[in-house]
Amino acid sequence: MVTAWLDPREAAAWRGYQRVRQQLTGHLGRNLAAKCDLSLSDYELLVVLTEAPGMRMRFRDLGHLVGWERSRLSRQVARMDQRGLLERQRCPADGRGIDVVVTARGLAAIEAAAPIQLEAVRHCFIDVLTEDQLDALGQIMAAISAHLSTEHAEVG
Amino acid sequence: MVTAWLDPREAAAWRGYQRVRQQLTGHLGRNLAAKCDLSLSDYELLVVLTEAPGMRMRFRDLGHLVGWERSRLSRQVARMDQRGLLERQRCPADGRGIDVVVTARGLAAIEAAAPIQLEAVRHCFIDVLTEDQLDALGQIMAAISAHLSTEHAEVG
DNA sequence: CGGAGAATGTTGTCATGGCAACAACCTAGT
DNA sequence: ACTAGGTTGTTGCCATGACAACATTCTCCG
Repeated sequence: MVTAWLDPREAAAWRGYQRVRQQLTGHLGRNLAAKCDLSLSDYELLVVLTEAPGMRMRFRDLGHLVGWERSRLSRQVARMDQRGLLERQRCPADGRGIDVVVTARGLAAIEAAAPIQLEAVRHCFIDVLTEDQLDALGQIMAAISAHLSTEHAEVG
Repeated sequence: MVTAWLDPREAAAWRGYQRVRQQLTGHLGRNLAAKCDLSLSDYELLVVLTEAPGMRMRFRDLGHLVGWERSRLSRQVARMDQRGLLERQRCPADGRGIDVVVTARGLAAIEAAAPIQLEAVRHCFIDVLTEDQLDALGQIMAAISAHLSTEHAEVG
């Protein structure tokens, strides 16, 4: 039999996680696209960049921070550049480098989107859980993430 | 300020969830692709189908079960058909319908992949958590999922 | 200085996924 | 039987994402 590989406790956690991942990504993505004309990727980049000093960051550092493939980031940045949400500037200190900078339009977009996304995250994630559950979830996610990072470091 | 919208407890849970989602999907997908030449989508469809009576299911029901867009499922099934992992047969009872059936090759693929995927899921998810954490996670995911389903039902 | 090798960002190519339009088919009400 | 409307699966079109090859630039060691 292919199926009976996890006991009920384990299956509830794993299949539950998978279901939530799918539903939540879809819901948040559709919501943000409809109300703000931003994808979740657009949003993530804008959040990270607006948190950076000067709302600017080197392409490479941005990539490390969000953990994406270089090509993915390159194309995402190119699209957002074309849409006027951010700009690419040659890095003075390194001829290979690119500085990615949030534009006024990008700032306006994230300022409009943030409360909407926040509301959605609260509504369908945070507010559904008790404080104890939030604590537990934080610890659980930290444990898994730490393990995965170790994993990756071993391979690299 | 765009950032300070979640208190530390909430931020730990939410950002932790996002980080895990990204790392885990990447890790499991790469692992399965490298060792079994299957994508996570391939795997999911094969699991669901091999669990069905006769290892066959109507396209529509399969879609409802996995919760994908029709077009996504259509293309996924077409690709897997071309690779010989499953077959599409006209549905006798309904001229519009398509029965999706696992082939011998598909069965072999899932039987080879299941222990590998199981090992990976255990290694980087299940085994990192205590029994209490597994219980808590199951309840947390059930709560979120239930809420999202209600959400969706209201809209539809 | 000079060249080997690493780092950085882009691009070609292909797989994947969402949305809407479509064609074929079924179901109901008449 | 007949037609209006719903269902079902496919496809066109575009956005997104992975992997590898590439051009440019830097770093380091002689």
